[in-house]
Amino acid sequence: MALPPSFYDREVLEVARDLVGCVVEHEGLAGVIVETEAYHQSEPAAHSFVGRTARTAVLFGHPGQAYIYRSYGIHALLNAVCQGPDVGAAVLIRALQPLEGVARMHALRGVAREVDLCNGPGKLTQALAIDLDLHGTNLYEGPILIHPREDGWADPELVVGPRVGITKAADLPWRFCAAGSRYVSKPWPPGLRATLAP
DNA sequence: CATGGGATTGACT
DNA sequence: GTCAATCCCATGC
Repeated sequence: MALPPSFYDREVLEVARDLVGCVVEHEGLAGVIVETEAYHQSEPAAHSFVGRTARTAVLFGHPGQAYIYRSYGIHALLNAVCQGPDVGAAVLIRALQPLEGVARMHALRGVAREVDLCNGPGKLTQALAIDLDLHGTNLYEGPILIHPREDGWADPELVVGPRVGITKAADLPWRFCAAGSRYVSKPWPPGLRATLAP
């Protein structure tokens, strides 16, 4: 069973933490979430900061919907809408550990190494064949589904840090990674990473 | 209606 | 480390 809408109807930082270890699935392609970032209308890095517009309407919509947008004109990025309706908050899925359909992910991505399949927000959407036409669909009825944590991910150790690739509110520690995972999009500094490796 | 910037990636130096 | 590619849409004239 997929996570219910109530899972997403909570404070966005909680949802971002709790999504690490959960499983994203689309068309038989699946991976374990190892990295997330939280976004909220109260801070300028969030798309919802500008308020409700045609572009951001989904962010202010029902919790558990997929907010998918194109970044730099090229990449599709997948977010899970939280807290609402009427609160513009979402969790960006930034990296997955490939789980099912790995051979097809390689075909979709065209890269050799397994760690390169889903270690970035634009990469994982390509690996799972997620495109903009799924914007506004929900994550509990599909086509994209997010499942609860499975065995081995019951209570993952998390590393918290600043978000990646943004210019505004770059200091907020709203990025959550599975400690020691080789599948995160950007490694932590060597010293810190060493203390957190499994 | 024209313009500019962005939550990125991959190729190249 | 640097840089271009390329689309959506908010903003401003």
